[in-house]
Amino acid sequence: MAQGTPGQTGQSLLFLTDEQLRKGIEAMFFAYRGFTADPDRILSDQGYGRAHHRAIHFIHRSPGTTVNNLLSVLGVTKQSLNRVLRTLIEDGLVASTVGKRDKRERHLTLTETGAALERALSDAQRDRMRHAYRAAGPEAVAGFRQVLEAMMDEEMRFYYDALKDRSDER
Amino acid sequence: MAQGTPGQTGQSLLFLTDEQLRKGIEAMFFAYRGFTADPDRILSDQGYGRAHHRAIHFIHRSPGTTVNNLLSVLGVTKQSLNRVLRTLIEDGLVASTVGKRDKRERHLTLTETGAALERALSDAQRDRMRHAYRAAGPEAVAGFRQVLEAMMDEEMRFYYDALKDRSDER
DNA sequence: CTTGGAATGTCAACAAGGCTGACGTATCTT
DNA sequence: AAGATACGTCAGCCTTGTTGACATTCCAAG
Repeated sequence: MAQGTPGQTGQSLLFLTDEQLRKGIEAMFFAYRGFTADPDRILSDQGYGRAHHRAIHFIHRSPGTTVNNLLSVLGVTKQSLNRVLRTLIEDGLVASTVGKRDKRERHLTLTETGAALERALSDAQRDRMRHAYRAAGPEAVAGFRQVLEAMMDEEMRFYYDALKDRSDER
Repeated sequence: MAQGTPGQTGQSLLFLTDEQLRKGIEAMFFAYRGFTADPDRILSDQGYGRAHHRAIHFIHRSPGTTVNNLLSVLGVTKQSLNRVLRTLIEDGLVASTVGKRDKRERHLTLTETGAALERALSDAQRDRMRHAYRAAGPEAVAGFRQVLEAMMDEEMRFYYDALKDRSDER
């Protein structure tokens, strides 16, 4: 497993040892646990799960989105999503309105109550993210994003890019 | 929401807008999907799931570990882990030996077959990680790790740090 | 030495949330 | 009129989380 000679970047090419990569893998594993921990707590108090969180998040992000759209972003089957969506609609967190142009479509939006839960969830998640960002500093954040973006499937990057972020504009 | 005066890093302190944080949240979401996609494919071919992967990974990392140890790292109930462990033992991927000093304990190690599957899984995952690392570059990788480490729960960082990583030693 | 509590691991049963397959209805498109 | 599309639903399965009950083993107090 010869690694060749060092490059000219000043950074060793050896930074890609199996050990290093393994460390990155575990970092993802443990960090993701932390990442979901706070919302999970809030949700389980209300009898919801992570699946509800995802639905709420993406409805909030794209108000008026259709069921089909949501399916693509979430990458689950309609039966799976429907179960979650049904409870959210029954509980009055999500409103489903028949499409104006295409009456087959249902447009999904958060109600006031739904928006309130969304805020609680994303506040908790943002607090942790903010804390991590502050601890690591702006340059680390840029690197963080670069690596994550490179780790996505092409298809997912499409949906990811759909979210506007002013910091990308310059 | 005044952000105070700019620091001396040359980076704006305003980098912590809700939008920026939200983008980071989605980056985690989509990247984690990619991160698990390859192993998931390999596993489902063999009738296993992500839980089996986690068990295999951490047994490989700490050969001879006990069930209790594994429970702490994985953060699931022993009953949940046991089911997974049982199938792995039945299928001859994991060996469970009664503790020598304390006969209540079971020490877990991978068999040859188990090690082979571990290799297949971590090869796939490392390939993606390596690709992401190469695309982003060494400095981005450092930032990536910093942010992820800051995002973990204290408790998890303890287990995370237990994994040796030579790149940390200098 | 015995005995009771703590630790370790196993078995059983249930729930959430994935999945596939089949089907019904309304609507749009050709 | 016919076929395609969007959505909902029923039924049934699997994985993986949960709690509760229980057996075994160890250890320390009496």
